[in-house]
Amino acid sequence: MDTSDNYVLERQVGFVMRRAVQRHIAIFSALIPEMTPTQFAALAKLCELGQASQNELGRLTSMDVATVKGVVDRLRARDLVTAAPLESDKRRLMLTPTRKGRALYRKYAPQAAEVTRQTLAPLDDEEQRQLMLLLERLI
Amino acid sequence: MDTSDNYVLERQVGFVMRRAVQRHIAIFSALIPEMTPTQFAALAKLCELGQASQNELGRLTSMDVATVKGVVDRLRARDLVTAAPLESDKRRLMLTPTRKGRALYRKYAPQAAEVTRQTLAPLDDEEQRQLMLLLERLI
DNA sequence: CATATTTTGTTTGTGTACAAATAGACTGTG
DNA sequence: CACAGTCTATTTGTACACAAACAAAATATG
Repeated sequence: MDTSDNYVLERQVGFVMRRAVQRHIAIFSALIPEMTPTQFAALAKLCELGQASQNELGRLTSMDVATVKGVVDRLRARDLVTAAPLESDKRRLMLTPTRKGRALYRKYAPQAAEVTRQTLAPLDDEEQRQLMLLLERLI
Repeated sequence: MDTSDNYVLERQVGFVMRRAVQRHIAIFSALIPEMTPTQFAALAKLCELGQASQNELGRLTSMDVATVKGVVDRLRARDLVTAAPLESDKRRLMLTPTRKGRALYRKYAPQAAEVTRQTLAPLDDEEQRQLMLLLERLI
């Protein structure tokens, strides 16, 4: 018997999670066509903090340095975020959401919560809690 | 009170799943540095089927047409897969794993199963089953 | 049979995601 | 003070992921 008989693609967590994420992103872009989940995550975290360096923002949203740069660049290009080197530490690029950025965040925060609801809709409340707890323990 | 107070990034499924996928991919590339999870999924499905059109392979691995083309192109470039238009339907590009592709699949299938084990390692057996069932119901 | 529709594949453009290399600014230690 | 090591940001290159537009081939329908 072949060792590869043990391997069934559909039973691998990676495959199942990838598909679940695909569905989630589809729901997100249907409800919030104006920006991507990643862009919204960055904007949301920045609005929550009021201000943060690009590096800090990346750590808090789990984006590596190159990714967060791209995301922030696009947010800046749309005037949702402003950036300026910090006087006291010229390495750091301080980011601040603009009025427009904060308005967009407030506008879509309820929609973003709705994305989570719709994504989890196939499960009842107790199952939703379980899934979130189990996923968090994978990290 | 602000409507955006209800929104906490860390409690959104999308964010948690994204982080779990990041960890999974890190484990995968540590155990199987020779190819990506996506490439392995395509190769595995093709080895399971023996043969498939590019379109069919895409559907079965949940990749859209543009993505599967890129993945297949890279597998072909490494001589893991061969491609030829089907005589009876010239639209379709039939794919077949090469001897080298099948050997690579057999070599890494146990490792790929191990990736799933390590990803789920923080959970006990019953929790692992639960998580998989809950995730599958999200799709 | 003719042509409208569908299917399959390709191309282009945008957006994550990460590794690795580079550069400039800071910090700690001798 | 000097300078080795660290931190922050940028750049480049590769790889998914998907939308949209296109072309060619097959199928359906009148």
